[in-house]
Amino acid sequence: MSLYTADSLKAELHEKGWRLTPQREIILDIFQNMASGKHLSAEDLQEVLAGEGHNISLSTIYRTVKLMSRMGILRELELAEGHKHYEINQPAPYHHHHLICTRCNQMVEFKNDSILKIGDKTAKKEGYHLLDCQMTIHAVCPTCQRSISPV
Amino acid sequence: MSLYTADSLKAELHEKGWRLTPQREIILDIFQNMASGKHLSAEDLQEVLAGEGHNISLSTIYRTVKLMSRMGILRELELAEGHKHYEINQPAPYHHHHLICTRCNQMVEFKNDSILKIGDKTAKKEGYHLLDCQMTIHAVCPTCQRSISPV
DNA sequence: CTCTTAATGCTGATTATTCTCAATAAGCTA
DNA sequence: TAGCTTATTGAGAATAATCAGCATTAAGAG
Repeated sequence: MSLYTADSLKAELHEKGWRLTPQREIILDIFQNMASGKHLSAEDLQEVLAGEGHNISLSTIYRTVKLMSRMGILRELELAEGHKHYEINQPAPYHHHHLICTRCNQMVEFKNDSILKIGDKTAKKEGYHLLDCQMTIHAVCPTCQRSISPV
Repeated sequence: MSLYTADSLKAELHEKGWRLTPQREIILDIFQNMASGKHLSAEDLQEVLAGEGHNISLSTIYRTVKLMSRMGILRELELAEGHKHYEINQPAPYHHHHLICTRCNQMVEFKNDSILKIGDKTAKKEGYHLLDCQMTIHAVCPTCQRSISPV
């Protein structure tokens, strides 16, 4: 869980015999320059890329985003129904979590220092190499509590 | 996040004009009598049901499991790739979380009292009605760390 | 017992994600 | 710098989980 540059990404890829491609570099760049609190689905990402003049295939996007999640560079979020969202995985002072309304999918970010500590401690205790830890709260937002809810 | 009986489920359903069906009661029963640490996908659940002589359609299973998650009775887990798993949502002393290997999907359960407290506090602060809170740690297990990993 | 309407169970969509494979291009080596 | 190996890309087809539509059934209120 550290900040990546094209160079450190390259180094880590090369360690395993993989390559740094323009596509990977561009995608990393998008996530690094994205406002905190934003997160993109694969399709969102393709649109953003297109908007900056980069046409990268959906296949490559899915592959890259998965690769980077498994490297600990990105976080894979299960916010709304049906598809995953991705955001950069930032260390301590920026590290945050999500409170989500199960009815309208409205989302609130929150921070709590002890969560990352618990994650570190638990992973270490079991001998796991930590990539990311997420606390997700499922709840009903004030607005939806008031509505005559279809659950 | 409390323990449900057929009666309390019935009461809560009736509150909203819904019904307690045999299917719903049977499914609740399965989850309540399942060993801690187990969790089922929709298809797993159908198999278990079939094994006990109950033929419930996949449609109903998907609908029920979603309904109960939104009521806070079940927890929807994103453990392995591709499909969701469900388990009963238990209160404090049984409430637990998951540490998952992103390579082999091996999973370790862990408990930590402060997590539920953080969840309660955060939800309350934002005026949300808490249904469930999950901490999920993504990491690489000792075995996979040793293997010549394809990520 | 009757009546209203929520719930079930089929079957047929959807839709996110993965797979296949030929073409391309990183980056090592000489 | 050119050549070579093989990881990566892109396009489209394939897969699989989940959902939607609809006729049928059956909760539960009166």
